Order: sequence, then C-alpha cells, then structure tokens
Amino acid sequence: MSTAFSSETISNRFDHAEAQGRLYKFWEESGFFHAEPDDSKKPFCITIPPPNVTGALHLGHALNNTLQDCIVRMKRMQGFNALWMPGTDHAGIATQAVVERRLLEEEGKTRNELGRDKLVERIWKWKDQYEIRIIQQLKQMGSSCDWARTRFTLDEVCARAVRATFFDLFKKGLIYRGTRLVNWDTHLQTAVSDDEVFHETVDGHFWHIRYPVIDPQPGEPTHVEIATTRPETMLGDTAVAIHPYPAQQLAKVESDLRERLVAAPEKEKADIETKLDAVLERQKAMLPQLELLRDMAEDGRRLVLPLVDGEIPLILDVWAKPELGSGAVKITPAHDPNDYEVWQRNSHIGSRNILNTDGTLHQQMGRYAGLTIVQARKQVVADLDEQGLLGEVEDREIELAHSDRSKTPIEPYLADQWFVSMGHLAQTAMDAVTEKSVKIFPQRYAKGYLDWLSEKRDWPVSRQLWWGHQIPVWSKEDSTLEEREEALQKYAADTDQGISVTLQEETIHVCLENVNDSLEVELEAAGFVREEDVLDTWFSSALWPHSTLGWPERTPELAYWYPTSTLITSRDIITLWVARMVLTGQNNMGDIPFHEVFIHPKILDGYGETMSKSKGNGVDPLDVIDKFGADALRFGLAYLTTEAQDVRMPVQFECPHCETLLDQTKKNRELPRVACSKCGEEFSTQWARKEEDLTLKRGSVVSERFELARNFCNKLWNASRFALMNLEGYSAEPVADDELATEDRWLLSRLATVTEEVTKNLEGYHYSEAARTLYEFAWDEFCSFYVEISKPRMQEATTRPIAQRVLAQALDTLLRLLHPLIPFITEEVWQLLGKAAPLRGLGDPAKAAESIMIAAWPEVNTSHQNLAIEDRFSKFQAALGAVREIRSRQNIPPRKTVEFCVRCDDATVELLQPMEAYFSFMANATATALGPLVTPPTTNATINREGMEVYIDLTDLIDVAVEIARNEKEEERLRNQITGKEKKLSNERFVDRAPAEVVQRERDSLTELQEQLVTVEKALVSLRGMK
RNA sequence: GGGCGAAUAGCUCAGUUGGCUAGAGCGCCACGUUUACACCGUGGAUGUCGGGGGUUCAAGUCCCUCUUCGCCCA
Repeated sequence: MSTAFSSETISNRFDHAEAQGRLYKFWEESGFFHAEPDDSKKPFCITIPPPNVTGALHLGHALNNTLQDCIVRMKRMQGFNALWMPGTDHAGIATQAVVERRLLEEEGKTRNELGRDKLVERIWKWKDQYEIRIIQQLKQMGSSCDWARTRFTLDEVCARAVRATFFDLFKKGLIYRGTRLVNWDTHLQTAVSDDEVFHETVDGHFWHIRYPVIDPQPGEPTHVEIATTRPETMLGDTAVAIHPYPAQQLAKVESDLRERLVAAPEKEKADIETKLDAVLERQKAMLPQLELLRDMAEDGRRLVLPLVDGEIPLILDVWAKPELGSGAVKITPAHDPNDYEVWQRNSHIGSRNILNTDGTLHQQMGRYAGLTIVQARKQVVADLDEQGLLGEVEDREIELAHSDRSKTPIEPYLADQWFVSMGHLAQTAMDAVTEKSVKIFPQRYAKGYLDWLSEKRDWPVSRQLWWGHQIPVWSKEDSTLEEREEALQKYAADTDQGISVTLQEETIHVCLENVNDSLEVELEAAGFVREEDVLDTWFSSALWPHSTLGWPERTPELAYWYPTSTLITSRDIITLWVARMVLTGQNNMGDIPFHEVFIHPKILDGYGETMSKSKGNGVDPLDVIDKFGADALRFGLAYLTTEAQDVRMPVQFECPHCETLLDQTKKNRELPRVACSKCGEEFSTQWARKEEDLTLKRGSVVSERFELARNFCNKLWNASRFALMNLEGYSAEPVADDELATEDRWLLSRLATVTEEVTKNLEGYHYSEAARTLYEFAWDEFCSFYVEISKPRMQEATTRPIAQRVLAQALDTLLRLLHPLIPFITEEVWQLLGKAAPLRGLGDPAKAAESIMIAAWPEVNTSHQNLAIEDRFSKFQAALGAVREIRSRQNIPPRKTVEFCVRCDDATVELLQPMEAYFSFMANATATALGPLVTPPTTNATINREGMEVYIDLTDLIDVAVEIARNEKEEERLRNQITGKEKKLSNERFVDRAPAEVVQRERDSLTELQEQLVTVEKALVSLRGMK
C-alpha cells in the first residue's frame, strides 16, 4: 500500500540536523557497516589513515574520509564485501608534547617531576578524550566504518604486531644501535626525524676567529682564520680542514662558472661575472696561502684550540671550500652534519660533545658548563675578543632548523639510536611500485616515492619519549668475553622461543618477541638494562594494513582482506607512511599492503597555506555540518577534488549574534575571542581556553564554498518532494518501450550515460568529475526539464501512470548514484520513496531495498542509450531557449502568451510537434506553424539556432531599438566567425591534412553560420523599415 | 641548487588523447512569487586562457623560455 504525500507532510527543507543522527543510528544498528569474511563475495577493504589523537579533525581530514567513504559505499552497493577499517594513531612526539605543554601551563610541572607512569597515564586520558571526539566527527560526516573493529596504534593487537616485527627485523640483523648525529629538540629532549624539522631564515652573524698555529715554521702564518655562524661550537672542534687540491678546486669552480655564464639568461650574467671575478682574484691573491696551509696540514701542523687549551690537527678534506671565506673550515663532528661526515672520513680526529640533553653546555666545558647556547655564544665571543683572536663580524641571514613539535631551534647532537637497515627493505618497496603491483594515482607521485626510497637511508626508529612502544631490547654494556659467550650460548639458539641476541663490540643486546616476565627478571638480575626509548610512531603505523586485520595471528580477516584494495591519503606522507607500509607489508606478509594508492589534494586557507591545527586556520568539519549539513560538506569537498589542484578555501567567522560573516585573517585566526565588525559583540573561537572567553557564544568558522553543495542538496530534496507529492495512486506495472514518451526515452538514455560516467569516474578516483556530472544531470536535465515536463502529464489521467513510473524509477536511480557522495539525504528520500512507491522498476517492478546503503549500484542500461533521441531533444531545448530569450529581450510579461513559429525541416517538425504543449507550459508560447514553408509574421523577433529559425509574432509588443541592437551585435559576431571559418577552409593545407570529419564539421558550421547571418540581415532590414 | 605543481571571467575553479564559436558556481544586471525549490525560475553582460618564442592545417591543451606563487627534497 502506498502512502500519499502533500506539501504539509514534507517540509520544503531537508532538516539535516534532525535526520543525520537518526539515519546514522539506523545504519549502524542494522549492521550495514560491519563486514565478516565471506568467500561467496568479493572482498574490498580500505584501512583508514589513522588520524592522530593530538587533536580534533579539520577539513583536511573531512576530505580524506569523505573520499574513502564514497568509494566504500559504492563498492558495497556494487556487491563487494566491503570493509572500512577505522582507528587512530598515538602520534608519539606530537601527543606527548601537547600533554606536556598543558602540564606545564596548568600545573607548572615538567614530565620528570611527574614521572613516566603518571605522564603516560595522563596521555592515555588525553587519547581517550580525543579518540571519542574524532570518532564522533567521523560518524557525523557519515563515515561507514566498521566501528566494532576500531584499532589504536598503541593497543594490544598493534603492540603484538610491533613486537613481532621488531623481533623479526632484529633476528634478521636489520636492527642495530649506532651513534648518529640526530636532530635534537632541546625543549622536548628527544631526537626528531628530518620530516619533523622546518627551516626558517633568521638574522645572524658570521664570526671570524683566529686559531694560533703551534710551532709555525719560517714563512708560515702564525694563525689560521676560520669563520662560523655558531662560535660556541668551537668548544667542540676537533680539527680545522683545508682542501687538498686548492688550485684544482678553484680551477673547477672557475670552469663551472664559465659554463653557466654561457647558458645563463642576460639578467643573471652580471651576477655570475662578479663571482667569476672573485674566483680569478682568489687564484691570484690567495692560492699561494691556501697551498701553504695545505702543505702545513700535510706536514702535520697542529693548532691551539683557544679557550679550552686544546690542540687540534690541521687536516685535509674536500669539505673545505677554497672559494669561500678563508678557505679553512673548523670541524665540529658532534654538532654539525657536514663536519660529522668529515669525521667519518678522518676517524682519527674524534668528536667532542659540548651539550647536555637540555641544550645547556655540559660539565666538561669548564667555565661554560651550565650556560645556555645563547649565553655560551656571548661568553665565547667576549673571551675570544679579549684574547685578540676575534676578527671581523659580518651580518648574515641564516637558515636555522626548528623543531616542528616545540618550535625551538634544533641542535645537531650525537646520540645512541636504534636503526632499521633499509637497503633490502627499501628495494622491495621500490620494486612494488616500479612493477606496478602497487599503483599510485595520480601517477606523478610515484617519482617522489621512488627518489626517496632510492637513497635507502637507514631509518632511525628510537625516540626519547615515554608515549609509545618501548623498544623490547635488554642490553648489557662493557660485558666480558665470558659473558658474551655465555649469552650467545644461552640465547642464540632460541629464536624460535622469541629470544634473539646480538653483540655489538662489548655490548650484548637481547630482544624479546613477547612480554615474558620471568625472562625479563632473569635478564635484569644478570645486569641487563631495558632500553628506555620508544619506537617512532611510524613504526607502528607502517604495520597498519596488516596489524589491524590481526597479524601476527593468522586471522580469517587477514586471509580474506589482505592485501587491501586501496589507500586514500594526502601527499605529505607518501614517504613517511606509504613507503613504509609497502616495505613492512612485504617483510611481514610477503605481499603488498594495497593494490592502489590515491593521493588527494590538500586543503589550503584563503592565503594558500595548508590547513593545520598549529596555525589556527583549521576548520572544524562540525561547523560546516551544523550550517550546511554533512551532505553539503561531502559533496562540496568531492566537487573540489581534482587531480592537479590543491583546494583553496577562504573561510569566515560567522558572528553568533547577528550572523554577519567576517573574513578570517592571519591576525584573528589565532585569537580566543573576536569582535564582530557589524554588531560589535564579541564571540569565542576554537582557541578559547579561559573561563571568561568560553562563556561567550561560539563563532563558527564557515566557508561559502559549501553553498553550491548546500543548494544542490536543497534542489534534490525539492525535486524529490515534487515526485513524492505526485505519486499518489502510483501503481507498479511493467512499462513497455512503446508506452514511453520522447522525454522518457531522453531521460532514460541520459541516465544510462550518466551511470556509465559516474561509475567510471568514481572507480578512477575522479571525484570532481563524478560530482559535476551528477550536479549537471540532476539540476539541468532532471529538474529543469524532466520534472517540468512531467507536470502537465501528472495532471492527465491517461499520461499520469507512465509518468509516475518513469519518475519514480529515474529518481530511484539518481538517488543510488548520489548516495556515496550524499548518503543522508539520499537515504531519507529513499525511505520516503519506499512508502510512496514500494515496488519500482520499468521492466519487472520489484521491492526496493530496505536501505539505499545496501541497494544495488545502478547498472548501465545500454538498451536505453539513444543518441538520436538525445540529439532531437536538444533541438527542443534550443527552440525553447530561443523563445525564452526573445521574451526576455523584449521584456514580455510572463503572463502574456506569445505566438511563435519555426521554419525548419520536416524531421525537426516531427520532433517539435509532440512537444508543442510544453512550449506553452514552459515558455507560455503557442506555436502557430512549424515546417519548411513557414512565413514569418510581418512584425517579429527572431533567433536562428541549430537549423531552426524561430520567430515570435510581436505585432504590438516590439521594442525595435532593442531588437536592432541585438541583431547588429549578432551580425558582427557572425561575420567575424564566418571570416575565420572561410579563411580556415580556403587553406588547402587544412583541407588536405585535417581529418575529413573535422573538415566536414567546419563546413557544416560555416553553412549554419551563413544561414544565421541571412536571418539576422533579413531581420535587420525589416526592423529598420519599421523605424 | 634539484624535483613536482599552479597561473583561464571581479572571486573560487572545470576544461580527458591538440579540433573551442573557452565553460560552471558565486557575484553583477534585467525580469519574475507559474502549488517542488528565492538554498528558486527565466534571460543577459563579463576573458589578449601570466609574458615571449616554437611545433602543427589547427595550441588554453604539446615543446622551449621568462615572470609570479605553492609544495617537496638537499
């Protein structure tokens, strides 16, 4: 039994706030999100890029998850057994840093004052709070994740995977401990990876310092001058280097510059010439001096290291640049990456650390001990000056590395770190992409991936943190030979028992695969100490595609869904994450983690900056959802997801008092409270922390870029409302082809084509094209034409049943195509449509699915595709457009009926005739004549389109001036076009070489333009005669 | 310094393998409340496709180069 709807029973607005929660609950309770392995169905799986629990999600995440949900929903409808595996990431440094910052701000305590266990406990609380918030956000966006399977990178399942992986790599000898120069964050007191460092240009100086030469021989200088931007590091100098072949090096620099000069554009030549002159000058003035220094180094001359009463050698190394400064360079291996390399080449010079972990100078630095770097710098400069060893001080801009986590300067620092040896592992990840078993879309991102991996740099995995997976290694330093032999004997054969042992010089490392209390006690009793550091967060997220499915257990899920189908993520973590998943997947599972990777754009603010929490320009998706609805958020984001462009999104604050929109600026985006420029009232922002700010009303951050999508949803809602209101008395019966009207055939043909395009576009990750195709079809074709045309048919008892059946079926298909993009509104309409028309389908009506989520994805009905019908229908649209244009141009009141006639060929008459009623309905125009022999009314306005001359009888209506102006403009346009075409067609080479089809098209178009010109000129003659 | 990308209407952006008389949304102008929708309807105006050179019968699209901007790597 069907239900009738009226304008009273359906609101003219979709109440997203009310419907979203209700519908989501319905889906969740029906178990539609949950998937179980089932060999009778094809598997499809996406694992979520786990959002980190540092804070709530912004629009960048909304985009990422919308794109995943679209694909998952489509695949589910296509009959795949689709699993979207959700979860969150513990984000070691970032999360610990926020919690520590809070601890300091609110309680004035440091992490050491609180202690490891207590701090970790607090971070878990933070995690619990934000995990809930994040999952809530995901749910409100409509994400169809299998929540029962939610994982966290630090939970027991992931922990087991991490231990198993670490143990396996350890056992294979791919994990080692080494002293390496790391990026040290003195504030957080941990190493951070290169990826967590950003560079900033700051004003600094270039200090010139003289080191006295010990026992200079006759003719040799008494001092060697070096220059540095960081004078305090001289305390850690272990050598001064000179280039071994200064003459050759200068000659090489010279020839390089000459080469560049030839190739360089005019503008840069002067600059290069200046450099070249400097080099030539140097060859004359300084070369002898440099060669002398070189000889001194060869002869083993040593220098006094001032202030610490040390002696350092003068050495030869190519790092010294004879073309720069004095040509001599100080070497501080423990505090500079380049100098570290020099040490690796000249091991005898050794290294000397000058810093404590908190960035102060350490004990052995004598009078400088305990000073901060800034203080030490001042003191060192002053002391050198006093001793007469300070030379020139230049001003200079310096690129200074900063920690992304604490925003403080990074100090290069020597520390013991655990490394994963990458040679073989990286190769497997490269092979997967070069052999296309993992396909990256858009393809250009594969290059960066391969370049990065090809360096095969070992992966430093230890982090001096408390929040993370503690490294499962127990070590004993300075062991005796006996102890080492005993350890080897005792544990080496036990890898099957989850014990592995390695020796590194005098240190014994024992790695345990599983938590094993008794063994741990035994080791500790024997003097072994557990590594305090935790693993890099990416170590656990690298396992995500298999750890979430239960690895190392051989679960049915793993067998069924691994390798997963696709990974959808943003480009900034291709190397950090994607590459590492590919290599751990192959190491642990012996297979790639996913077949495809789609890299989507980033969301930028109005200034082109990436949206991020730390900048304050992140927009909470819930703000957008509140104002526009989740569907509008999703459709808007998908609509913007093209292959090449990042998404620029200028945002506004919406004043909660008067609804005025205020542009978000670099200034106001970080303020806890903002005053409205219109009403003057203040409101709070996401930065409000203090009580006094929080009591203010919250101003949402919104973007007008979602209006298009919101309007679209409204359009769909109202077209659906119209359909529902007109389905009274609907009966489901098969509709034979010959019962279909022209417009029905046209719509069904278009629908088949749209289905084909949308499916293809979504499967190829062309979200924007899919959204645009649907937008245009739904609005311009379904609403503007089909629904309009159906109106008179709905009034006629004879035409009504067929019109109802086609309309219900077309809406049904359109809803299904739109469902992945806008799940809520389509489900709401689906439910209502289910009441008005429970059985649907033109061939063999059947009961509609209980939810659109589990309805079948539309199939392309090729029998409906009919290009001739589409072509003919476009003639009707063109004629209608012409009539409407003339009406508007002539300013004819809408209520006034006009008469029109069309001069056209017989074939066109055949099409237009049955549509005559629609001219009346859609343009308030009555056709008086159609055909080749039509005589235009004496007073008329005309338009020539697609081989049709459309005339409107304007006996008492015409505004002659307007018509003349219009026709003159048209005449000029046509003349220009015709000239262009004639020129093209008279070019023999065009006619000879262009494909016949293109030439013919040009000829046809010329003929048509000429015909149009004739009409325009005739009209002008007649109009001018009337004046 | 190397790599990748972008520059198209006032704004934000589409534009598949060259065939274009360059499109959309917003904004703007005119008209309009015709019972799905003013979050609407109908119509209109608006462009040296960043500059220069080249390939081609044909360039917004391919190549070179310059300018500006963004991102990544060193």
